[in-house]
Amino acid sequence: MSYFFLYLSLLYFILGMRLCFPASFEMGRAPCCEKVGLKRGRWTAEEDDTLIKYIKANGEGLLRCGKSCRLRWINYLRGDLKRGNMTLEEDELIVKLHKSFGNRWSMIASHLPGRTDNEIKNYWNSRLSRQIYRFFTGKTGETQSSTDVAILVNQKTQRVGRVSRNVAKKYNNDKGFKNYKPPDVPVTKLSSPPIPVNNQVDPNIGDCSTFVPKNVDESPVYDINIGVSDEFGFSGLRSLDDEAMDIGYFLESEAMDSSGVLSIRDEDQIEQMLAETYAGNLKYSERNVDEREYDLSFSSSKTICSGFNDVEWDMEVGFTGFEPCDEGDDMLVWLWEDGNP
DNA sequence: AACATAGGCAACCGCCATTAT
DNA sequence: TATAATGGCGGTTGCCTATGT
Repeated sequence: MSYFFLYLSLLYFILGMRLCFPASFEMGRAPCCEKVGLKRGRWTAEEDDTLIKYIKANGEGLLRCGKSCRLRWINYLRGDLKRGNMTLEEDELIVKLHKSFGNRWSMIASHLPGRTDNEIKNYWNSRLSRQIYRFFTGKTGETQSSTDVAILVNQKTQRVGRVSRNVAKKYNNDKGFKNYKPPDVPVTKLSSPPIPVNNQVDPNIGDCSTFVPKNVDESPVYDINIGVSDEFGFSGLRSLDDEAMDIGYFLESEAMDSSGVLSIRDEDQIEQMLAETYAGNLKYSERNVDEREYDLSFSSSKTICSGFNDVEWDMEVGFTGFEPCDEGDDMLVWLWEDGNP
């Protein structure tokens, strides 16, 4: 038997065993097995016997650990993988996703069917980052769009003007071009959001109604949810308490400071800023299912300079409180239009 | 033509999260 | 509750090829 078939034999043995007896290989987490209804837990004598017979019949195979086999399968042998060069659309999408996600390769890969995180990571590190470095260190000094970058990457002029790994790496980090200095473009200043004080909205908010929750016998507890959508088509809500949601990446790179100016901030800074802004009126808590929910929200849509390209952000900050109020109460929503106040 | 170096890519490393025991 | 085993994933390395000088 050739080495190749010996290898495949072991691989399929391992995969087969995993399908039959997943728990044996996963003392740790095994969510995928749960999803497909496979067995977990202690091995039975019959299962042990089956395994022993299989080993005796097929041998222990290659001297590869399970982790190595898994990697080989995930990145190369899996049947649903795309082959060949990245398309222009994929290039563009990777650039855009990296702008939003940073180096979260698995997250980026989840948006590109048939491409693995490793493939995208290699592609980025070996090609895109260098190309973008050249792009941004060009002589024009003009703000370019990610589409332009993708087109540039696809021009396949790889060997023109070398950029070493280390040089390109300086401009590539988990925030995306942290060291890149954007052109000196004025940043749009946004007006401050409505501030609930003593359960009332700031009266300076134009013609918005005053919000007075009913039946509140103590200070309401607010959760902060921030929803963002942009030109890339991403949108959604995110609670600052919920680290699991994917939407947080927006706020890890862009946020509004206390004076209403959009600037680079990390999540802790954002949370601190919001806590200061709503000091005394804001507490974080878990949802109480025994109480009814009310929402306050405002939104703003502005075009800003993000440092990478021009992005129109729709930012919505919602305050969700819980109070024992009557059925049918109106949910009050303030839509914060451009120029208002 | 020879050498040095960048490019491309697969695989490994190490840390962290998760879960069974 | 502590520990061990394992998966997930980003960072990095190593090796071969391609290209520039």
